[in-house]
Amino acid sequence: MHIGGTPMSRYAASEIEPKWQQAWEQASVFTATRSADKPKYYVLEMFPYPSGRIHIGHVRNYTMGDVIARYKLSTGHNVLHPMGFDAFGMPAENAAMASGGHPKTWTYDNIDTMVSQMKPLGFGLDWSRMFATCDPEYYGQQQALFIDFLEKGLVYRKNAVVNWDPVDMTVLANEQVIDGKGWRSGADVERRELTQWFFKISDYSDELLSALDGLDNWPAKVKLMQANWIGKSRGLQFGFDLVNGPAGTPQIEVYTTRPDTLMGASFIGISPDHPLARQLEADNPDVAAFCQMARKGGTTEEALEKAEKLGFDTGLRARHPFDAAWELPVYIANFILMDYGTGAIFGCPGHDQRDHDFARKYGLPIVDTFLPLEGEIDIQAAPFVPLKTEKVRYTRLLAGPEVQTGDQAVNAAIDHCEANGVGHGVTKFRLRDWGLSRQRYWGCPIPVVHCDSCGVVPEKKENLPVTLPDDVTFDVPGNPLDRHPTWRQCSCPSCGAPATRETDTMDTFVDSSWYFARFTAPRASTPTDMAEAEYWMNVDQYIGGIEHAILHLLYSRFFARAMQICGHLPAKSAEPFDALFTQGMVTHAIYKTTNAEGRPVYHYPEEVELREGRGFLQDGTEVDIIPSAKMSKSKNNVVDPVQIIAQYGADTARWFVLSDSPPERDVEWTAAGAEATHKHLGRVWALSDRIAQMAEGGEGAADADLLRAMHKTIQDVTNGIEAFGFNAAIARLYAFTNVLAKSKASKQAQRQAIMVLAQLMSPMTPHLAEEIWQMQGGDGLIAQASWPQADPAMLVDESVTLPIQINGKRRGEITVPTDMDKAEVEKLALASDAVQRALDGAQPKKIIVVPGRIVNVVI
RNA sequence: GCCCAAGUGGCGGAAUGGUAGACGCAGCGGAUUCAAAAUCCGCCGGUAGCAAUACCGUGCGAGUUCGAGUCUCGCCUUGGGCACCA
Repeated sequence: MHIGGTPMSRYAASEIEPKWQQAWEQASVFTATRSADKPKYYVLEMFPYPSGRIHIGHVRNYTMGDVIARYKLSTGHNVLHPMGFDAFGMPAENAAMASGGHPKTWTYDNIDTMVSQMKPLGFGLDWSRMFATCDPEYYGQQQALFIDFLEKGLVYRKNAVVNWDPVDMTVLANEQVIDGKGWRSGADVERRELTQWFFKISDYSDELLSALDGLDNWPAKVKLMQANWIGKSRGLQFGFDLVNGPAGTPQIEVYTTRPDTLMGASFIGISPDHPLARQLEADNPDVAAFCQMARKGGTTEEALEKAEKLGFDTGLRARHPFDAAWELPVYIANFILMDYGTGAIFGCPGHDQRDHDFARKYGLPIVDTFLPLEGEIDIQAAPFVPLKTEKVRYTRLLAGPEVQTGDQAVNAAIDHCEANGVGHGVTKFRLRDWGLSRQRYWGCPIPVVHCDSCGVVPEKKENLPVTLPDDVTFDVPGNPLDRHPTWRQCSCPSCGAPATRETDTMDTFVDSSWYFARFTAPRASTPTDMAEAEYWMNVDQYIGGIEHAILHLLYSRFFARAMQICGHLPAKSAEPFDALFTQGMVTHAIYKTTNAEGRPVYHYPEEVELREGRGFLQDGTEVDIIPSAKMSKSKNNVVDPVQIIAQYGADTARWFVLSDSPPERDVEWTAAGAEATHKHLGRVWALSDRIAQMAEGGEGAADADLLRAMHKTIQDVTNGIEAFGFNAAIARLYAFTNVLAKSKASKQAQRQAIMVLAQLMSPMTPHLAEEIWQMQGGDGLIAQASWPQADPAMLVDESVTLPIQINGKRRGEITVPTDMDKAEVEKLALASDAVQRALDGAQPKKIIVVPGRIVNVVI
């Protein structure tokens, strides 16, 4: 092999890698083609946000997908493995605010950079299908989808709360609210209502829940998280009559999942946004003051749950439905959200921690409705909250037997209440409709027009895309679309009169809820092309972070259903992802010192010298090492793959990110690990070089051993890849490399072994694999060669070594023929030294023989 | 606060309920070398012991089992998510 006239005598990744990348491109190896002669396989990694530089976590994510893509290609599939960018979102606007650029320029520059960083990694991607969600060609089709959804009744408007910064006069994202204050202004954030657009995902609550059962190749934890998120519950909805309610409000409607605790009720709580609270607020300044205070803080469930529980006694009293003489106080409480249930609850302090805290704070009675079957408890000190499946003894029984489980009691209570005309049993879901309105510039414009005479009218499809104006500035807070001099002005699509455009843009989750479908026909003039979608859908293997377990995946499942109803996806794609794999993060130690003011200072890995587990700066200062932290720009612990590739090559980076940790777990990037990987790849190269120069020789006795090891390796590595056990597969490749390096087999056998090794390595280290293939005179490209098959006959061992346990502890071993029957094994085991010594003449109580695994003698 | 995970040598980790620590890193010893780098060979959980071996050991505490890293229950710690970060 000669490159540039210099004979190559060592592993030179920088020379090998561009060469093979070019060869793959020339042969269009990874261009996805539709054809009837082969089965298709669609592998997709969650597309990246164009933050500016790729990150070692991206390398890991895309390498996993690439392993699958290359493996499936070699097993005879038409593979679709596309890449794109999730390109709308806040960071682009933040960058524009910080440095005065334009979100569009920033985003497209970042995309260019990231593509140029990804290409040298040699991913088998079909780059011809690339798009960014901020391309008007993409978001225009998204607008068409929105209009279709609107026609099908899947989109509507209603009021919803947002984080409002009263100083900057702008809506804040949850991450822009820090400890209840605006991130820039520092002002106390308020919850304020705005009219916003919603997708009716709640129409699909039951279906999105029940269809989880069919997702056999999804992680159980993801399905469980989604099921809990959807949160189907059965409960009782009923009204408390108000004793002294204001005009027009005779009742408060509440929803409870624990109607069996109704006899332990001690107060009624309503949300500060409840119509009754609003009514009282209008003419009582004290109520108004409380409500205003209660609306402070962010909108997240976490903020609400962690906030101090506060209540305001309205002075209103409600009558208990089963005891006309029993009156309960009505409180406005800051922890009750208008979005959940009816925005009103009854509190039962005996059996709920939050209600207990509230009752103690406001001196409300705490009574039990049930007690444990055994033991004493002090209900005043702590609430009694057993699992609903546990049997308890009811002390204030509403319905059913005295001793029953919570679940039984709830059902009995619902039946009893219905029979007595107190409300009715209802099934509710925790899942709320998906608010998609964002009061921001860098997103997909919502394609509707507000007309004085026609109301809210969808834009005509022939006028799509409704594009974002380029002439905007970010020097003042708020939505630039709102203050743009002309952009809003348009004519009504219905009557032609002057009208104004909607200035809300879409949540970026909308962009990522259908990109997988768009990849099947990225240039189509409709959202999808049904022939292409029919062929390529569904995604056979989807790979991404566990952080997307709920929102992105749930929204995509909803979108697939909605698109199907509108004729943009085939019926089989209601569940678009056949298999899901959630990978872990790449972490890296943080090196920290403290400056004179006591502030932490973070140091880049290249500034730190490691000696015996301690780290030092060049001037000798010791640094604190915080191990395994999520990579974060602000902590200076981000490892740049570009540097790694420059130093060691793409194959080293690819192999290392897969080898060191199970894919679902976080991996710690270490410089030493990368160095070791590079050495190993060099050894494999040298091994191939040595074999190529070996003299031809006759078949030796060592050939059979080598080939037996080879077939076992084929089996283990194939299984490893199929099961996402990349680290275990790589461990087998290390082991086989060691066997081959020490083998005394003939050249013929060694050549066969190194070529199979190259094939097995090719999904992980495709460039090195091609190089070895070529050195050994393989036909064509290894990327297009068929995956090796393990010969079952070569996988069977003649004998097996069984450990012998005595009372569960290993005390010896015997080697027996693999097919020896249980009785024989038992006899041999009993005769063994270890057992004889332990028995000392006595009889064993029991002998367990697990064929091929173990013998346990119980004495 | 609620939901979901994870925790195994100095480090990353392996292990269909069946020999805990495969494989790799670091370390130690040796070969090679004038020397080093590179490479190769060997050792490598803890305690005791010359050794054979024994005891202990998979975050903590219980339990199920002939047998538990693996299953059950209760904790602790760390991570992910909590609907406007993506």
